Amino acid sequence: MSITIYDVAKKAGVSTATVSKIINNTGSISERTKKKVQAVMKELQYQPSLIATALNGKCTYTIGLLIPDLANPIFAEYARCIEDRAQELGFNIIMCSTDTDIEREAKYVSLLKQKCVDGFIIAAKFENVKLLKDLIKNDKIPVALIAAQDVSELPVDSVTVDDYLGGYQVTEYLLSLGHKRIGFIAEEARSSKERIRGYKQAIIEAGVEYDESLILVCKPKPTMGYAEVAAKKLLELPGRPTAIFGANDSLAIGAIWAARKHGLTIPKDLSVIGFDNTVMSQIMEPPLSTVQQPIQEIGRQVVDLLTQKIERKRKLTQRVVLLPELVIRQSTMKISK
Amino acid sequence: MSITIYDVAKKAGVSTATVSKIINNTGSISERTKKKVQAVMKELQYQPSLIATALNGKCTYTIGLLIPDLANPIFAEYARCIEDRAQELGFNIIMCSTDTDIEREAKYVSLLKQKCVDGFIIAAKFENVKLLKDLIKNDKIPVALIAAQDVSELPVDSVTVDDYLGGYQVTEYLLSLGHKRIGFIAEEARSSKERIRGYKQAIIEAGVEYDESLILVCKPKPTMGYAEVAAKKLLELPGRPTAIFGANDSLAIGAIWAARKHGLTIPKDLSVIGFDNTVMSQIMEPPLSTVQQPIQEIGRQVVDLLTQKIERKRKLTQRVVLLPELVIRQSTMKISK
DNA sequence: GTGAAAGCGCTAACAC
DNA sequence: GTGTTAGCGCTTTCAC
Repeated sequence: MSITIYDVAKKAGVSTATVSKIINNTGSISERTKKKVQAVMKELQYQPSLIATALNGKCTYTIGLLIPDLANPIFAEYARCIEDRAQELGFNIIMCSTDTDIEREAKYVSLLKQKCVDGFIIAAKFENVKLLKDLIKNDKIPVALIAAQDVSELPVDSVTVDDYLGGYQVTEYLLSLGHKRIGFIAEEARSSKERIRGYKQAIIEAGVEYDESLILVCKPKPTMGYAEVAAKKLLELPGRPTAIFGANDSLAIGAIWAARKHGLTIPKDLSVIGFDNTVMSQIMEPPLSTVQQPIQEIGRQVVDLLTQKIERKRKLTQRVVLLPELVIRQSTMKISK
Repeated sequence: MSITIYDVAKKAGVSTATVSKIINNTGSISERTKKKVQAVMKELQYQPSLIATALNGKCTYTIGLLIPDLANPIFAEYARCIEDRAQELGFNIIMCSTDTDIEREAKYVSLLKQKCVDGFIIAAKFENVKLLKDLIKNDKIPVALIAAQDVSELPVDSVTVDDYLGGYQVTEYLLSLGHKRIGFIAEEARSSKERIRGYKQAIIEAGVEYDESLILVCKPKPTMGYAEVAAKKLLELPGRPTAIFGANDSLAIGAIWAARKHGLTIPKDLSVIGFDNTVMSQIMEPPLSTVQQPIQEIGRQVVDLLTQKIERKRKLTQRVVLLPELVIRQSTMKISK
């Protein structure tokens, strides 16, 4: 990368200004010199330094992607879809797994600001709300959120799935199978809260008794482990649930483990349904009913929102809400009694 | 990010050179001015622009990570471990999923070179061998490989797992369970070839007949699908195998599907073992025996190798080989006949 | 239509 | 110990 605009200019017998104009297609240049310079660029295999360009106040064509944990397959999928769209538009993604740790978040944000990334995409939970608000309100750098926590008071672009609807659909479906006592295993997240809202609404609409003791919230760390414990509790309840709704696939899988240890057969003795439609749900035995999020569409839209802001093609802030879709497999069935 | 070294210099009543020296801890500066300038930096919340620094020929503290597909959980895990170590050392990772597509590879490499990344980490398969060789030999930019295809003729740092040993261990284990006809479902990759070598060696050492028709190689795309087809073929063989070794977990899962459709129970009628110890292997029913790679250690070492080259702390090229470890679960058992 | 020159924010000789 | 100055590779007025 040692050949510069000067080399091109010299070899072509023009000034660097001319070369620059040709590269950026600005100003007016005669066809003749244009052709000549382009030939030289080709010959020298000249590639402009984006560092130097950036120093002139241009875009760096780099986006920071902050997610809780890249090793979590669902986030990896998000990241992949985001990367794809970014690549199409000529942007690169710097990956940042925050572990929802305040310090890691702060370090990453600070470093990426120093590197002058053009914008941030923040997925799911961002622990340091103050930092997030600062980023959105004070720093002038564009931000877009996906599957985000509640920042309804902030003017920020976002793409989310309608979790309320997802929760509603699942519950409605389970009710239609005849289940009346439906356990809910949640995690501490906005999405879970919304799904619970949907669950509750469906229950009430159906005229079924709404019992709060059927809703358990898990700690994040060993997801399946916590879910297993929670499910055990549910299964030991006096009127044990005939169905369990896991706020994500891992939680549902934990529930299945607990059920097995309890001597229950899925779905005969207990219906279980998850959320996210991860690979895991497909390879489970029996295959797990779940809810599919339009991940590809989410990735695409969030990148589009962000890059539009970066390139000043849009002033207004936008919130996009996409709809989830029920995926029925073999872990759920009509209540048998 | 609009406050510059000039602002600091002015406010502190010194020259930018002095500020620069303080930032980089070079030259000699009196304690007094040092303190004063640092106070000003703090007050102004000054963060040096890494773009400007980079333009002076410094590191960009950015590494390009090229992997086939981030959405594949095993690569996502790699990426996460690499990201972690990089972050510890102050480097960021630009994620590039190549889909082992020549054009995508070329685009990414070209763009990252323009951005002056300090080095590349390339995982698994890189389709465009010419480009790879060029990168290593002609461009002066450091490269390190993990789980890579064979480039034994090139002087490049690499970290790999001893796939030969992995294949050997698995086969030895299956043989110890009394299996004599062991099917092998592979993919088109160096790692698979090595694992097959280990498999063959163990078979021969044990004095068991080596039958090439038991080895099938799958196309990559719908991994499990192909594996299922391959396994079906194996199970329809005259002397059908009593065990199947999948070169990765997905292939093993495909084999299990085929076995089920064939009316076989795992592991009673057929032992199945995978490779990689992905999440999937843990949630399968029955839990899948497999081979664990020391992913974290691989990530750590490859980043260390690369950054040492970047910071010129090491001249010599190094190849690190780590050892895999057998993980025995419930998908394998003593042959029952 | 083209080029001279200043400047983006920082570093590194080299003076003083 | 500290400051002056000339770049790093590119863009962008503003003359010509």
